[in-house]
Amino acid sequence: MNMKFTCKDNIIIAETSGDMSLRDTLMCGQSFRWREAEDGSFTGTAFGRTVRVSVKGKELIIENSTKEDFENIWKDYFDLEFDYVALKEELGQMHPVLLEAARFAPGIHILRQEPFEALISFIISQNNNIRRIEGIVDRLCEAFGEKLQGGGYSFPTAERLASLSAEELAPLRAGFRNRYILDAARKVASGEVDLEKCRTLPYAQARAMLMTIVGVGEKVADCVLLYGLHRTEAFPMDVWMKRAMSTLFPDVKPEFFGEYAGVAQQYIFHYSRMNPQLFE
DNA sequence: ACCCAGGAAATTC
DNA sequence: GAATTTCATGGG
Repeated sequence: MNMKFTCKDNIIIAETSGDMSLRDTLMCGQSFRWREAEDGSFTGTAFGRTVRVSVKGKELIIENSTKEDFENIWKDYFDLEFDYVALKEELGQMHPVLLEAARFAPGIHILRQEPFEALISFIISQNNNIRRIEGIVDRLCEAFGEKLQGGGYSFPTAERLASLSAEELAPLRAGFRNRYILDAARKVASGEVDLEKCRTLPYAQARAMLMTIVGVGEKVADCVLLYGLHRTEAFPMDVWMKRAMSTLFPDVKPEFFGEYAGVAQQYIFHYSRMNPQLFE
């Protein structure tokens, strides 16, 4: 499949299927690095590039991107080539509540984030709230990432973080997670944990490798697999998902949703979090 | 003061 | 092994 797009003055205009929503995709708890402006555009950083993105009709507009960056980074990052319309049709037929959840935020795409960023971000996410996670990730990038053209900061490398001490992480105010961040950075930097290998390893083995990191349990490992390595069979089970599964999907197991269970998870997670009255 | 937040480790039974 | 407690920090 070949995406149609134009590039002029470092502004990309890409033709989408028309179902994608940046708000659904960027504000549904996958990434902690995007901020919405008054005009509905989003500014954020990934793979060492800061861009502003917006949607107008069927057009996705990316400012501050070259043609090469679009082809090498953003087309994949936003998962623009996957047929979500067909998948929603398929998932919707599996369960009426899943149909409801997918219709609530039909514009969700699963981002293909930097694996190391997903690892550190979701380590930080444990027993934490989204507002504070965003603050900690911001401070992490400002302190240890590189300042980029466009105003943002890159996500720090594993090597950079591996060189730090717990005291040097104190200003992040990540609390007990500091030593988890360091253990993750050191194991990735040394190659003891090979994130790229987790892309192709059997799911159970990839998950087990991630869980050798102190501070990475089943849920965080599944988030890294889904959001960082696009392993769509992963089905992160946080408190919201446990509530949702027991009350909205009694007797349904994640495997029931199949190869794209992770996408179903994202519809259900967002739907649940935006409709807490379902669980009163 | 108390409770909770996209959990996981440490401890206890 | 399964259940409970603890772990920093910030906001309601």
